[in-house]
Amino acid sequence: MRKKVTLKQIAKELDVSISTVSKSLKNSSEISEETRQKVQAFAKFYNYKPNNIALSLKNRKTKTICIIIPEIIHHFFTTIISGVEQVANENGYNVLVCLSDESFDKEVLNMEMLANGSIDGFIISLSKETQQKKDFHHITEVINQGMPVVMFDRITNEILCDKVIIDDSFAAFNATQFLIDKGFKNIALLSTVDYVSVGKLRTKGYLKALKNNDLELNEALILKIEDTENFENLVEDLLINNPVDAIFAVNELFAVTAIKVASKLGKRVPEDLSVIGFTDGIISRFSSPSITTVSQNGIKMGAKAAKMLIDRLEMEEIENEDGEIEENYRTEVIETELIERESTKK
Amino acid sequence: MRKKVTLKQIAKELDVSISTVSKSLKNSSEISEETRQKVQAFAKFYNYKPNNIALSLKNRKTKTICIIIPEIIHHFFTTIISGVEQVANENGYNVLVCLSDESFDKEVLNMEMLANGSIDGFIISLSKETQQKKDFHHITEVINQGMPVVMFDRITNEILCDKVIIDDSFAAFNATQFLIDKGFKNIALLSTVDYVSVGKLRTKGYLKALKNNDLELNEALILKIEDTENFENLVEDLLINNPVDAIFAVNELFAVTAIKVASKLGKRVPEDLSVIGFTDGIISRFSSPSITTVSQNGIKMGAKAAKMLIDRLEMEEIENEDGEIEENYRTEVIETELIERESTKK
DNA sequence: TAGCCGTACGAAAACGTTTGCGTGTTGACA
DNA sequence: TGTCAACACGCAAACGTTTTCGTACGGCTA
Repeated sequence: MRKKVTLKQIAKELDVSISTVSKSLKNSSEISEETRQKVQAFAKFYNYKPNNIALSLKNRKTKTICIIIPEIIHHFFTTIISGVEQVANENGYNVLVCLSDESFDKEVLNMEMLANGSIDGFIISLSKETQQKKDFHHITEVINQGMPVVMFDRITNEILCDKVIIDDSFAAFNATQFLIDKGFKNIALLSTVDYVSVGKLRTKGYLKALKNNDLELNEALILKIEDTENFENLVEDLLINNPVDAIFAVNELFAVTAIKVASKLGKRVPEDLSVIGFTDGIISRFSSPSITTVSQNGIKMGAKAAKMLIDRLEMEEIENEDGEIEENYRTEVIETELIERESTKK
Repeated sequence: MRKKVTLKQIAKELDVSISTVSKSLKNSSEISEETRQKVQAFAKFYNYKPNNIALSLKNRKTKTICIIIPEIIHHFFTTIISGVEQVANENGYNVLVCLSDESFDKEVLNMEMLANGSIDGFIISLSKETQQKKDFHHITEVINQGMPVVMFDRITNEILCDKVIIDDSFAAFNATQFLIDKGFKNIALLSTVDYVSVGKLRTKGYLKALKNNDLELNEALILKIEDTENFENLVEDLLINNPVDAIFAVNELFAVTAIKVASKLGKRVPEDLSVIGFTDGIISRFSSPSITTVSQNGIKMGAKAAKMLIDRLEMEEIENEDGEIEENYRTEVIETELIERESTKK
């Protein structure tokens, strides 16, 4: 087992100074051709690689960014990670993935742990609990320390920073309009509780579409699901007690569950009931019938978020030189797309 | 924007030495009660947090482990991450997630980037390309440098290190036996090409079950799928040209595709065809019919891998003291479970 | 008053780099 | 032979900690 070799060891071995070794490896013209050759050969032989931690300490940047997501089991978030990873790697950054498990405390803990120099910046989608509490002090604190933060998907307007979102409301509007155009009148909505920002926005889009088309709003057709454990019964009641002919669900799980419940009740999809979901994930693609859905393009979203963060990181270096720090935060909107599949009638 | 405060700044501000500040914050009895109070109050006010990078450099450990997986979109791998994260966090470690994208080069790159002090250890599942090439020099190199590595799922026996696997062969044997017990005679196998270790092992289990039951091996019923893009046609041909009454697929995707193809051909599952998959993921749970499958329990697997890695990391500290390094590598086998759902006849 | 001890603190090294600047040697030139 | 530039290299500081080893000072005793 040969341990990592350091500049100091090389210097000692070759009987030169540490700086000579360092400069040689950087091909500095300060060092004679001969010495350079010697040092480089030696370094190569012992497979010298500069210690990243030491570099991080010296440069006061780690070339690592952290993404905090509420859950990793959600397909949408894995595509986000995928996008982030790609852009990060292209730019020489590593990605630290943290899970908040939808818990406020864990989110805070994660940020506090890492804000001490371990990473250069954050990409974050808020946990449910954080959105509910509306307590964002951990984020403002990090931002105040000068560490850039990019929020995506589940964001809050109470914080000034770069953001990447989709136009949830508009996408929901389109999906609902799509159903209305097919001639459906009794369109149910399966949404989340309102404190989840995206749920609220999608609900808004749904309502707007109804209004725009002079359809009467029937509160009985709207389900705001809090607990994802046992909501099948709620859906079942909804379908039994109302003449629902179409459903707009704000996520995949709700959509596939609706289909399951419908089939249990003897309703066929799409013949008796059309269903549109949200997020183009595994479930939508592989359930049968496959599910018509609003595609969010998580990869693009993740890539954009990473790009914004890295841009800001590299910009800072320049800005710091003339001391002029201008905070022109941007909010990027990723376009969505309705993917038509089997769960909606032609 | 107030930047992070350091010991030095506190020291200067309070007109004491850096060491006094450090000791005060650690409640050292060397320092007078009065000074301690003063320093601690000041530190608290300015929200002092020790710089992790500096600590990492000093302690020569980063409290960060890296997990390298071939793909993150696979549900199985996300459950692995989930398990790793949990155990890591409990023990005060961060998790760096790297994706190899099934590419040998990217796997090597990732390891080389991080083996320079950035992390304390690796958890890795080999990329397809690596398994095909049988080139493991990057891993042995890291191990030789004294950095612990734990391999899981897609492993190789050519490397000595801790490993976490399931008994793929045995699980496949059981699944096949399950089908045989139901009375099926023409059981097709949808597997991967042989260089993917788990595919090979699962094939082995399938073959053994046939043999054990004196069933004739029909090569035409075995499909070894290389390219996951367009294999539907292959499956279709298989089902058309052979009197298949059951299918054992080595992953979810193959299983759900088989069901899709069957339904396209007018065969009903499970009435006309029973299907067993591998991995209890989203697809198996939400496809209709839901899929009988071999559950791997990725969470447990990830947790185990993390535990083994961290154990070794903390053990090293003790061992290094008496200089006695004993390499008692273990291979843990996580038990699997057959989850019976709708895709197999009762 | 010399010697000693305990208290309370500071100096400095170490982790592994990078880099600005200082310096010794050499050769050329006047 | 004296001066100076160019070359090749080393010193030391800096990044932010922790920790070991001094040491100044005051008070006590003999």
